[in-house]
Amino acid sequence: MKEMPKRRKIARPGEILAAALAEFEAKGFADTTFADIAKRAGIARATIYLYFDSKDRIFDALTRRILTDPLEEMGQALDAYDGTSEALLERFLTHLHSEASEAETILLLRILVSEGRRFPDLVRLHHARINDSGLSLLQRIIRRGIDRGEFAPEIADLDLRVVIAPAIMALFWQMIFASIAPLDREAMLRSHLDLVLRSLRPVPAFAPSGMG
Amino acid sequence: MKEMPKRRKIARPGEILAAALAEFEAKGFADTTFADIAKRAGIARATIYLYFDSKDRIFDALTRRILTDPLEEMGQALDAYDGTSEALLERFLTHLHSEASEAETILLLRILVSEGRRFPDLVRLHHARINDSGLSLLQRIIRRGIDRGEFAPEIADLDLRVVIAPAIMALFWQMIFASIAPLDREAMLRSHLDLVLRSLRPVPAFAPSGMG
DNA sequence: GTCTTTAATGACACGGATGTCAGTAACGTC
DNA sequence: GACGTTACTGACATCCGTGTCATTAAAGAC
Repeated sequence: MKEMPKRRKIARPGEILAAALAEFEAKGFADTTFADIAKRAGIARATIYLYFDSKDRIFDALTRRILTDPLEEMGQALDAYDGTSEALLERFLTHLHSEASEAETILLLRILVSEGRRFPDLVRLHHARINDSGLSLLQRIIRRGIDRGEFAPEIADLDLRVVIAPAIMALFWQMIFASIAPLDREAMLRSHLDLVLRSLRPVPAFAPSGMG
Repeated sequence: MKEMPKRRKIARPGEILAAALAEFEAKGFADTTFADIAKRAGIARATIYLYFDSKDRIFDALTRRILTDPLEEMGQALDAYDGTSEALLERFLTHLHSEASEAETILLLRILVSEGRRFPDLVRLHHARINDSGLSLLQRIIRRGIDRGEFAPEIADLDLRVVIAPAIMALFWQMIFASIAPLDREAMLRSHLDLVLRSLRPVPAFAPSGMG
């Protein structure tokens, strides 16, 4: 009669999801059992079945919580923006890095990698998200820069995934090596901006019209 | 009495590993059982225990087969090389992309992501490999380029991981999205080289020594 | 306060993967 | 071709995670 963890709520599902998230982070998706989640949530294993049929369902519900789209506002602000395109791109990439370093993003991606074939719709969703929210916005920024003469026109047909690649790499680096060699986010962002901006800037032409 | 798959060999371990590799690729590491491997190898499940104590051991043995170091020869050839540093870097990155697109590399990385915490020594090994074979070689190439005036001196303190990032990104892209949106290796490599080489090239100075 | 509803639980049956072991069949040896 | 050795196997015992169900206890209705 020590503890009396019995209560009833509509908040139960949320508690279960929180516990599941913690367990997934601690032991990975595959190795987490209903018993683990129940224990962490302080409830009986059978209780989970009241709310979720399977681990997959739990994961589904979790992703819906994590997946928000913070890039949207940036897309809408873009038209009104009147600073340099470099500054704009810098904001974009900075945002990307900060999103990439969030624990939830990393967890989601980790499960996507290891369990991807079991969640084909989640894969599709992510793909669409990267293309629509991420790359198309970047495309607009690049085009704006070229139009305003701030970026070199030659880079117009670059595959833009290479531009965001360092942020993606940072994400996976953290995912794999965080325990033995965590990376310096700030330094990585600076190197990223350095590399990209140097590359995008137009090459200053020697006297635009001829040398005599 | 249809089939008589009984024979005895020293080649058995190899057959088991091949079957395991195939199964890991087909269903993932966590979802592959000894029964699956045995079935594919055409032997009894118990036979596997003659050679491997656990799935982890199988994976250990597998990684040892996969992990070779093809970059080494390049490192040794570097000193004798007398072409441009751009060409050298191009060779380096091309090699990286081709290695990154090999099925075994992808499989290994996938398991590293999903099961990484259970193979800490493998994580360490990989980290060392990336640093020693990969980044330090790249460092030498970059330094050579700077010394010879082919690369801009400003990029000396760049975190070189951003330089290889597009290849890493391509790897993970394939790992996750291969089924719905496989990427064009050639095009990706070209964009990668474009981005990086544009960035590394020194900005042409207006008349090195004065304009008067 | 009694009754009804429903959240929550412990216990049970089931299935599937693991690891072991005694038995069997192939191979080498003489 | 008989014998010993060794690779191999099917069967057994065990463990663990899953899903269900009857029972219990808390909350709401009146």
